[in-house]
Amino acid sequence: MVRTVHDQNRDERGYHHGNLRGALVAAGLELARSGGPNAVLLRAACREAGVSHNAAYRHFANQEDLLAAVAAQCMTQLGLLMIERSDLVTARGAVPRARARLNAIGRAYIDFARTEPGWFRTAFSSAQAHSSKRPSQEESAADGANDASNPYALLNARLDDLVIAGALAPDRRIGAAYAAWSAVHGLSGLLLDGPLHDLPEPEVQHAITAVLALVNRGL
Amino acid sequence: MVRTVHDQNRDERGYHHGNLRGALVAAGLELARSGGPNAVLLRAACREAGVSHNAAYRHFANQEDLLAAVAAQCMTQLGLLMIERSDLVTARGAVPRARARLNAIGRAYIDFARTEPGWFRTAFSSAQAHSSKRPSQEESAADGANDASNPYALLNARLDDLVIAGALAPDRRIGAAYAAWSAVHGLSGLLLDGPLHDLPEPEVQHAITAVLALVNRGL
DNA sequence: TGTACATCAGTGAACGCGCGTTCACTGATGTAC
DNA sequence: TGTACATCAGTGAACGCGCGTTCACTGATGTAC
Repeated sequence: MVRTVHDQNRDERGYHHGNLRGALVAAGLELARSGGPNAVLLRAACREAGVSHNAAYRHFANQEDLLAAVAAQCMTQLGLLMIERSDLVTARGAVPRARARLNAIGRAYIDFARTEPGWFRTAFSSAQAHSSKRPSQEESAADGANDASNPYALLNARLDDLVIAGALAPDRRIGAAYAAWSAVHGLSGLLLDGPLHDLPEPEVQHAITAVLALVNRGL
Repeated sequence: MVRTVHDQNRDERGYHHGNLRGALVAAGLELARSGGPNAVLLRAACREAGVSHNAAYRHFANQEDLLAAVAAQCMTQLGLLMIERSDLVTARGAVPRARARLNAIGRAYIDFARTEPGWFRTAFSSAQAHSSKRPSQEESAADGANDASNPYALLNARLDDLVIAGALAPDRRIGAAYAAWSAVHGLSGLLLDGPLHDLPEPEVQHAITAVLALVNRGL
């Protein structure tokens, strides 16, 4: 038997865990990372968290509920990388800066998909897209923090910058959001699960620059 | 018990099926249609084909093998719709015609994803993208027929038309393929499994036109 | 044309597996008095 | 400050399920002579 960090925690924690919900989401995140949405299983998450296999029902209604929480976290991870990369931009001047930041979040998006395919697939697993739960109090707070790192919100913020800088007509902003997001999301998907999966690396870079160029030209 | 068409066939066919491989792929196609790649199960396909649950092993090495065959068919379905829509274009003149046909296959791609989400997801399920089998003789023939309806090949053919018509610089053709495919594929994905899932229909149409406009402008 | 026989396709029973979910429970926590 | 008690969080056993896969088999087909 492999003795995990979580087992050690178990020895120390006694009967009550303290933050089992958080631990289960963390475990689910690891499962998603290596196996995608299909790997986010209740029993596996409990196992990973060092807890009996049905303890999760104190914190989640069912498996779908856990997956939704994990998927939301995956989406947040994506957003965080986009913010990180966006903050690295040093370009001066409103327009060049706005353009560079838009480019940076696009590259971050694709990089995230390529380096964390499990998380990327989980973030866009249909279960959470269909979910229509109303958030509880604590979740509202979490969602608030989430909004700041929501990839779509980030994209719109960058496009707003371009509008303010006068480099994008206001009436084309919404369409630009759809178009830019689609292009970047599509390349990510094709590189992961499509016929572009086996493309050699230089060709991948070619594709990435082509897509980002399309977005820039399209504005 | 529901008595399916396949059960009736079973009564008539006797011990040997005749074309079980084809029947299993057809059954898998139905499963994929309603439940996506996760629903393409060996036992379910055999059940649907009215055959004992292990008969499939005469025709497929394992479940993954069946799924790969079904996924290839899904991809072909997509290609066929693209061809169908492309053939409806009546525009005169090389350039307008090439542009209209490119647009038509883009719209077909997105329509396919929206009307046959199970097939679309299955076509791009990672299993087949990773497969590196070398085709047998009959499969080579099938692949030959497949090539004509391969979505990527179709896209490249349309872009070739544009190059010939002088509306696209030859050195930008490959990049254009990546960019156009990504944009259309990405919107499809976002509409199915992403945060755009609940967009009201008029807004969806807005997004589609925005994406197609981006592609056109990008050339 | 007929018959022996090899080959092949589908059968039925069985295996082990891991899952989600429910149940009655028990140990820990914290609150009212 | 101390004690009774309600509440809550995690436990362990059990359920049914459907899956993939293997096995020895049997019925059908077609080919050599």
